Amino acid sequence: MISSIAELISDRIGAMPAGERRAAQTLIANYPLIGLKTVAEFSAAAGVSSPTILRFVARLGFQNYPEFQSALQDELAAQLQSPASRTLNPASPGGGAVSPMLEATLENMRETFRHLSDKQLADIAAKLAERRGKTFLIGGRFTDPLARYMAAHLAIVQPDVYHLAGQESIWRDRLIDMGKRDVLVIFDIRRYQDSLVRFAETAHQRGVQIVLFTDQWLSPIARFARHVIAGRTAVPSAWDSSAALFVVAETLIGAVTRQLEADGAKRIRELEGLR
Amino acid sequence: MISSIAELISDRIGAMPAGERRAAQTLIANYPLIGLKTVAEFSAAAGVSSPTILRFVARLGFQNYPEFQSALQDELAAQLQSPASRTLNPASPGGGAVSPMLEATLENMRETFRHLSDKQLADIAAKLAERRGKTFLIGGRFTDPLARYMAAHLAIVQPDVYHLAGQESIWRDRLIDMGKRDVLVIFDIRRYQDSLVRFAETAHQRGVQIVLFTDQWLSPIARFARHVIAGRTAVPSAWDSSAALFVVAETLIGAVTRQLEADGAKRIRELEGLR
DNA sequence: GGAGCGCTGTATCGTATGTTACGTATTTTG
DNA sequence: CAAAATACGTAACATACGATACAGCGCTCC
Repeated sequence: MISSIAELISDRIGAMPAGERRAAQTLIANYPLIGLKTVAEFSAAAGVSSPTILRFVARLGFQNYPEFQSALQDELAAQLQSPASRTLNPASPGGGAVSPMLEATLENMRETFRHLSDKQLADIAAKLAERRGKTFLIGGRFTDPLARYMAAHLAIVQPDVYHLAGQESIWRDRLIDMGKRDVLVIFDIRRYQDSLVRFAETAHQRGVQIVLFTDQWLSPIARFARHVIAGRTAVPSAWDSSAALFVVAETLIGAVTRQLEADGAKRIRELEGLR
Repeated sequence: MISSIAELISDRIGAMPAGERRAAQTLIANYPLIGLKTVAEFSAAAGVSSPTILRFVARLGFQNYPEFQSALQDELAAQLQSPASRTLNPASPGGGAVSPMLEATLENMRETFRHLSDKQLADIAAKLAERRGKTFLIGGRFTDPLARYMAAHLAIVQPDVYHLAGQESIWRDRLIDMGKRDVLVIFDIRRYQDSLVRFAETAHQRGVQIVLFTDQWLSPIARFARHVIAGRTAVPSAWDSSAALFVVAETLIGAVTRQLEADGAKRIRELEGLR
């Protein structure tokens, strides 16, 4: 049973030629408002010509464009009258594994932040924003991309940010550059990697301040860490989810950027100039 | 301060003549949809003539009817995109910047998945699980870590998964390995990178199927993409958020893994043995 | 009760919008 | 590799929509 136009589209999008598919995609991306505008505006937004839009609505089974718009309006009217039904997904019947996955992820995030006080985050942000020393980031097998993501942003708002990549021997050699004033951000979730634990221990002995992103069971690195962020990772999937940690990382990136705004703005302008 | 048109109306309805007041009342009663229809329909619903409707919108301060409709649409767009912000009280007062950030991120995810049908995800997962060709992944300046993250997982459950890294010239050379049966997963959000667009175009010409992760404004690559995932990226921060795309990526990873479970399980055991 | 003013609807006009026909480019098929 | 079929855009077309001029009606205030 197809109840909404959005469903209708995703049902038939596979059988559409390229141009009409672009129309479909832009409509889904800005659903449903772009469809209430004129054909010209719709076509411009999709980057195709007007006739393509008309062929697109014709393929959906509408006689003409106004009829298509009326259908969208009716749908909108139904939504607006029962706002509650809108937040929920129209119930995947055959048990698509999407909703449970999303729900679990959202719950993980709420739970993660519930155990994370504003003050903790502010402290960590302040530490990362400190310009006295260098910042190193490193991650495990699956979490290294998170370290990269954070490094890519932090490196823009402040100098001396380094992501440690490649073989273990390479980053172990970088230990020589690390000292008391430096910060090491480590991502490590199950199954915890011995190499990272050893690395953290040595860094700790050199007086490096460690910020650890881990799961709720805490990597052994927590033992050496100055700050520990414990994110929920359990989802109905074969894999653990790093999404909660990702959001914490983004939150910290935002907080650090705000703190460095004065200096950072100048720096960002300089970088823009360099491109 | 008057923010919505509904407020504007109730503010001035007292100073209106009878006919226009009827127009105002029917608009409020069927807000805002009747205002998106034609003047003729609006006038019929209100039981007045067309010019009365036009005088009504003129009195509200609009130059013409289309301008009035655009205002209604903008208002609707704002509502649809942040249903939470309207129902929730505007701000937690003592407000560390944490909770707005989290709220926005959660909302982004709900919104992203609302525009993403189970079928679409299933289609993409099926495509990624196909073993006929190779899978390549690449990302932009800030999104490349997402490509890495996805690649790290996919590479475990199936062979021939390659993350394209390093300099442009390097991955451009890899184009020679790509053909019709292959899939290219691209992450590209604002500001869209020319190098990626060029790369996508060439790959597309070679018949490679492109799966695009982008933001709601759609990277120009959408033009060449077989599948487009449009994630919401706006958060109260200096940076855009890739969290919603990250969650979609995790969902897909889970779905692909499930599909390959039979083969995949064996493969994973083999890999475990190799460590 | 009459004159003036304001509100409203009818009828007409210009235009922006949706529609269609046709030629070209691209893809698919034998 | 050729030929057919499909898809896409340009440009001309027709319609329906919003805008406007004008006349009729009711109301208010002298």
